[in-house]
Parts: sequence; C-alpha cells; structure tokens
Amino acid sequence: MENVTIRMLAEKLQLSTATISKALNNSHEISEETRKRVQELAKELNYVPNPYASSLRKKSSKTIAVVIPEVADSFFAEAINGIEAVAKEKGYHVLIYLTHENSQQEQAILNDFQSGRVDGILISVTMETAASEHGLAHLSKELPIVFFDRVCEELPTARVTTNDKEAAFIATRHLIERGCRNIGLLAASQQLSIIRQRISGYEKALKEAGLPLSPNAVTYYTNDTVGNYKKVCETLRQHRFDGIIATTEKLATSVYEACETLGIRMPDELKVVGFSNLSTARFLQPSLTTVAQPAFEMGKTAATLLFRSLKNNHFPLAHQQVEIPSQLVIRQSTAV
Amino acid sequence: MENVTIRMLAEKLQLSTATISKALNNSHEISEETRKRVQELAKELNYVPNPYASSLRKKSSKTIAVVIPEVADSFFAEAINGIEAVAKEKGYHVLIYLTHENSQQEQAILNDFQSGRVDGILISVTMETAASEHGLAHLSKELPIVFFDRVCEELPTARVTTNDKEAAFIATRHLIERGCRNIGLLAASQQLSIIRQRISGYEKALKEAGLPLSPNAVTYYTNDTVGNYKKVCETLRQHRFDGIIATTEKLATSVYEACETLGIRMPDELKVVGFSNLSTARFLQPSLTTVAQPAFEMGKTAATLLFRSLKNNHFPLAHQQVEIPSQLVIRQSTAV
DNA sequence: TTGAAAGCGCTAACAA
DNA sequence: TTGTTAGCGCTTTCAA
Repeated sequence: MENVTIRMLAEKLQLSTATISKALNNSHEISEETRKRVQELAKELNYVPNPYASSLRKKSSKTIAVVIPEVADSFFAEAINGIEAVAKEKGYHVLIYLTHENSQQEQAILNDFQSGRVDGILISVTMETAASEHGLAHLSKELPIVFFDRVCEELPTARVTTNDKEAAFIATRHLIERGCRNIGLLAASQQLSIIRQRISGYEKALKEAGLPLSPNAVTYYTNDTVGNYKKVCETLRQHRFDGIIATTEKLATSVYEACETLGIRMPDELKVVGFSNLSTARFLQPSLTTVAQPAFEMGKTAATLLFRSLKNNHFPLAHQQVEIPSQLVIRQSTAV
Repeated sequence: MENVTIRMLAEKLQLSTATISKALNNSHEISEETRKRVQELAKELNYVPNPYASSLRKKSSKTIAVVIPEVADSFFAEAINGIEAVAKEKGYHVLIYLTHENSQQEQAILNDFQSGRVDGILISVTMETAASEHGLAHLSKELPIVFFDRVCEELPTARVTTNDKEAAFIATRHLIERGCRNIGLLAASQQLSIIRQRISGYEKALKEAGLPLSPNAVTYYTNDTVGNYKKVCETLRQHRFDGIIATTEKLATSVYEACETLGIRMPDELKVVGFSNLSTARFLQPSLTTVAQPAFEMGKTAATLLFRSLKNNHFPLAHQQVEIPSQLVIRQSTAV
C-alpha cells in the first residue's frame, strides 16, 4: 500500500488539496459536512500526515531539543521526565543530545540547530562551557532557549535553577550544627555558575559561624570518574575534613568509595551531605543526607517556559528566572 | 540575515542548485574545483542545510526513535548512552519517547511513526504490551525495528537481550548455595517474555536443587510504585522467604524499603539478589548482590543492528537474536 | 465555503 | 561536468 497523501484524499473526494488540508486542520473556513467527510476518509485510509512536508512549509517542526551532559544521573533523568510530560501534552517531539561534559561536542550539537531542526532548546551546559565564546549567544537570537540547572548567567534568556546558594548554605550550616569544624567542598567545576553559587553559600555559612575559610577546602573535579575518585581520596587523606559537601551525585558516590578505601568511618569521622536525587540515598550505608533538587519540577518548568515562548513570540523569556527550592533531607551520614 | 539556501549559493556562484547540492554532498560528478568553491562559500555564509527539505525529498530523516518505559532507571539510562554513542557516530538524531509502562501511550507513539518521522525504531516494550494485537507487527513491515531487553518474541525482528534465563538460574543457584530454601521471585509482569525467561531460570534452579516450587512464590507487580511496595511488604510478611530474586531495579529498592518497615534483617533473615545496574549497589546497606545487565552494550548493539539494516535493506534483521550475558556480582545481601 | 497556484529547500532523473 | 526540470507533501494566499 502506497503512503496515503492529502492528494489521494482530494481525488477520492473530488475536492482540492487545499480543502483537505484545511479540513484536517479543523479550519473554520470549512463546512461541517466536508470536514466530517474528509476526516472520516482520512481515518478509514489511515492517513498520517508527513511531518516533514509540514515542517518545511510552516518552518516549524513541533520538535524541541534537550541538550544535557549525561543521562545516567538521577537529576537529569528526572528532569527529562518533567520535560517529556509537558512535551507530550503539547504534542511536541523531543530530540535528545548528550554532550558528555564536552563543550566541543556541545558546540557541534548546537550548530546543527541553525538548520531549523528544532523550534526551541532546553539545555543544561557542560562543566567546560564558557558562554561568551559560545555559539549559544548567537543561537539565542534565532531560537528560544531555556536553561535549566546549569545555566549561563551571561545570556539574557530564561533560566530555571534551584536555590543553589541557599541550599548550600543550609547544608553547610547543618554540618556545622552537627559539630563539623573543618568542612570541605567538592566542586564539579569552576566554570559553572551554579557551582559558584553553591560555593558562595558554603562560604557564607562558614563565615556566619566564625569558621576559617581554609584555602584548599574547595577542590575541583572534571568528567573523569576514575581521576575524580583518586582526587577525592587524596583530598580526604590530606585535609582530614570532618565534613564534606559533595556538589554532585557522582562526587557523593566517590566519597563513599574513598571512605571505604581509606577506612574513614561515616558519620563518626566524616559527615557528608550530597547534592543528589538518588532514589537509593536512604538505603546507603550510611544513608545519605541529601540536598534533593526538584528535578522533575525544574524540567517541567523549563519546558513550560519554552512552550509559552513558542506560543507567543513576545513572551519575555529573558525575564524568566525561576528558582525552585531544594530540600535538605537529613539522614545518617550527618548523624552525631 | 535571511536563512542561507542552496539557491542563494547557486546565484552567488552562477551555478545551478543541482550543482550546489551535488558539490555539498561530495558527489564525484563534480569537479574538484567547483566543489571547493561551493564548500568555501557555504562555510563563509554559514550555510546550514534544511533537514526537513532533505527528508521530504529523500524520504529519510536521519532520525531514529527510542521508545522506552522510563528513563529514571539505570538500565535504560545506560542503554540510551549506548544508543546515543552509535547514533552520534552515524550522524543520526535520536527522538526519545517514554511510555510510562502504558501500552496505550506506546500505541499512540508508534502510530505516529507511520508518518515517516523516523527511519527506524529501538524499543523496549511496556509491561502491558501484548505483541499480537499490537500495531508493532504492522509497523515492522514499514520500518526496521530492533527490540532490546523487553522484546516481543512473537515478532520476527531483531532482538537484543541478556541471558535472562541463565542469569536467573545462576542467581537462584547462588541463593541456594548460600543456604536459602524458600526463595521468592518478584516479577515485573506476566506479559514480558524476559520475565518469563527469568522465572523459568529460577524454576530450573529450584528443580535441580530438589526444592519445591511453591505456588505463590512468584508474585507479580505493576507500574504503581506505592502499590508495589505494599505488595512486597505483604508478600514478605506472608511467605517468610529466606531468599528473594527481584527482577527489576525498582523492585529491589522496594525490598530494602519493605525490610526496613518490617524489621527484616538482610542478609541474616533474608538474602536478596536484584536485577539492577545501580551504581550505588555496592554502597547500599547491605550492599546488593546484583545481576548486572550489560545495559550500555545492549543499547549499542541494538543501535548497531538498526543502522546495519538502515544501510542495507537486505540485512536480515529477523535473524538477529543477540544475547549478551549478565554478570552476577556477589555482595553482602547474600552473605552467609 | 471551496479551489488554483505557488512555493517551502532540497534531490535526482535526464539532458546537454 | 553542469544544468533543466520536476516534485517530495504540505500550507497559504488569493481568487472564485
């Protein structure tokens, strides 16, 4: 069986393709009767419109891109859930692109979007991304872009984050309240503004408690899991911290691994808070006190903003800076 | 700046659009010189081809669909990684669709693919999917489809699974060796062939050990996390199993939760093996003995098969039944 | 309320 | 080696 086209419907019904098109799109220019006739035949012949013909003509693809560093991370996985929920509701399709924390790859992906392949972009940038030299600024003039979680602060477009600074502040204060006096912070990257926010919240808490801000208490990591693990070991060995803030899920896991290797007992010798959405956090040994980010909500909100802008050109994306608070979930890794 | 098209290049260079098109596609019909001229101008003007025009004309979209029940599951997340790696290498785009274990939604998604939106499909079906009454059979005549993990055995197309039966056999035997005599199996669904495989491996191990096959030792679950948790509690309370095989990651987590609630001590009172790719399995309390599925490899293999078929129509997809073995990783949840 | 016609940007026969 | 031409399937003026 040939693919059914609008032309075939037109011939069968002795109507023009224009009429068919309008009827299928429920145009009110069309009489109720013909509309019904057309739609019935369409259903009967199992007509499915060719999306690419439509996209070509309308210059819109009903497709958005989600660009993220990785998918095997419960934050991003949940965020995708949120995005997908909204996209499905709006009848949009979701292209997914992984950057693997590599800004070159990210760049290449973004370049492709010049083509009109997608109507809008949801992105959480890599640890290496520096917005300035980034095609992102250019792209944002052609397409609506919404950042979620890992934003570029320099770019005047919508951003959905959690309350990174305050969450880190609260987490650090919690450690202090639990008796920690020498608290280290494991940072994912110098580049990321959300990490800078977290550091700043951490510093604020130390200052308020009158604790010194030792020079090497903040250490930085890359995308190299094995290298990171080694560096965590090194850091823990050198500094003899009594408290740790791990700013990513993977780093939190590395702390468990390092403690196992080094024979450091949590929480007695080291108390740990992790930024993490791990569903297993409560079953870890010891259960992990987490800064639980509203991943699903963030994805959903970001997508909602994007679709609002897609629906209405004049929607001021640049003014949308949504912050959704995280929750400190206290467990055994910070027990006294 | 207007969008640069092939026509604009043609005018600037005083050539025909046909020549431009061929030059850009590195056709050998074109002289080296004009090819260079064209490509240079293209680069200079930052020409980006319109993918939808090309798709419409060529009837191929350089896009594949990945249809999965959920993304917040380490198996599927890793599988996506594998798929994405191959897709990126081949220059394909990846549309992602979540069915949320709902075969109606799955159906709706699959229906859309009649449109030619994608060139091929990678799918892991829902717990409810019954292949027979399923549009899948119909679709598979129009598009190459590769199943991974959750396959439809009835459909004559490529399948990538792990050695479900044997892995379950080994896992069960392991429990028996560790002294279990009353082993329950938590099954995700009656419908899924991979679950039936796992059950059959489990039964085989019991039989070989001369253990009875008690009627309610296999319990079935749905997509309702809360409901499942309750049912797990109920099951554990009623049966007083000394060993459990959890056939999905989520069910394994539910066992931890249920044990906590019921005050059952793992591994003393209950030994547990979970089919799971949780990166935190080794840090759980107790660390979880897992059947670790080769998720990344399975995704990669499935994608590779799909692309092979895309490249070569005559590639006999139906004969590709790849099985990649899982690994039993023994940890404290099955300690004596 | 319907239809004729043009065209979205590209590719592929076929001709030159 | 290059160009002419037609057309992928749809939407959208504009005219009837």
